[in-house]
Amino acid sequence: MTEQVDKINRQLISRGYKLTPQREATLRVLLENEQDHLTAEDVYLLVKNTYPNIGLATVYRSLELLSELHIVEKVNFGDGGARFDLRNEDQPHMHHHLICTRCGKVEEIKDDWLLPMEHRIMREYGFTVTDHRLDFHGTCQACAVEEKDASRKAVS
Amino acid sequence: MTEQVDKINRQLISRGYKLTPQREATLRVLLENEQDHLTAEDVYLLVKNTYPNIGLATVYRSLELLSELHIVEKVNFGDGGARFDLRNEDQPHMHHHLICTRCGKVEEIKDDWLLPMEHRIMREYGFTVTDHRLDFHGTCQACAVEEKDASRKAVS
DNA sequence: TTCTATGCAAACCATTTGCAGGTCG
DNA sequence: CGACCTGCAAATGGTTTGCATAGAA
Repeated sequence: MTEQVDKINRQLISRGYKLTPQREATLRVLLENEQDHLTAEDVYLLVKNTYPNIGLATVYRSLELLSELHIVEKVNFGDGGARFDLRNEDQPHMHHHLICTRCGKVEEIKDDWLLPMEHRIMREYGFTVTDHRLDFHGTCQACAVEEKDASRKAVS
Repeated sequence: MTEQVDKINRQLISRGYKLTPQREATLRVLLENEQDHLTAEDVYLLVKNTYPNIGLATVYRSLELLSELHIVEKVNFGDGGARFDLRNEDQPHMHHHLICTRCGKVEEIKDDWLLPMEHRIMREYGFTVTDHRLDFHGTCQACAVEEKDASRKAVS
């Protein structure tokens, strides 16, 4: 993980920014919670564990900086606050999400299924795609089971 | 267009709601601007032309009601305010968007290319998809031309 | 010193809510 | 009357900004 921090540090420097302790703490929280989709508030509370004096505004500023450098991706599931996903550099595009509308859990799909579609968009619309986002809404497996249980109970 | 209003009126009634003048005015604005992706504020200002006394809160409440009935779709492009798209009933799923990051224009794609993907998600993840959203970010044809012009000028 | 970054509090802005009146059946 | 609906104003909640200070080059 520290290699990743080093690497990002170099990215920051090459763009004229510094990896301050606050920025590093924020970054480490993101690295340690790569699977989750944290809100700014979540990140703030977690960073406070290792850096209690940090201000919420600084977390926002750090997250925005990391977004600019395409190190994290700011995503919006429509439920109030924005969330921040670490970007995986060996994946040129954002990963996709399965969002359960019942329990709110967000699962990730790592495959990138959309390249053929992007070529088609270029051909048919003359639109050069640089990025995309794809979210599916529905019911996750666990919730499907629970719903079946609930309806069975309702009948009996 | 009035047939559409009638139809939606019936949908409202069947769910126990009324098509009040305010709701109708809001709905008509959406029908008249089907191609645009209006924010709540946009809708508010347009409705005010035909119904000057309407309050912003009422517009929000009407839009929320229409969202619940799946007559309009609330979408969030990540630029501050939510936008509202009329849903096309012969399309079971949301249409897709091409969002130009240079001029901000939003184009629509009417095709639904994702059904095979949804079947695969069911098989591989046990996730029941009820809806999806797919947005592509990039440069539209017009902007691509302008950028080429700009770079040519820079060279000469 | 000079420029950047930080913490705090205040400001902002889209959206929601409380409430007192209004409408319709 | 009773249930729903509206307009207004106030509250809310996530995010941004102003500003004085602190730190690094």
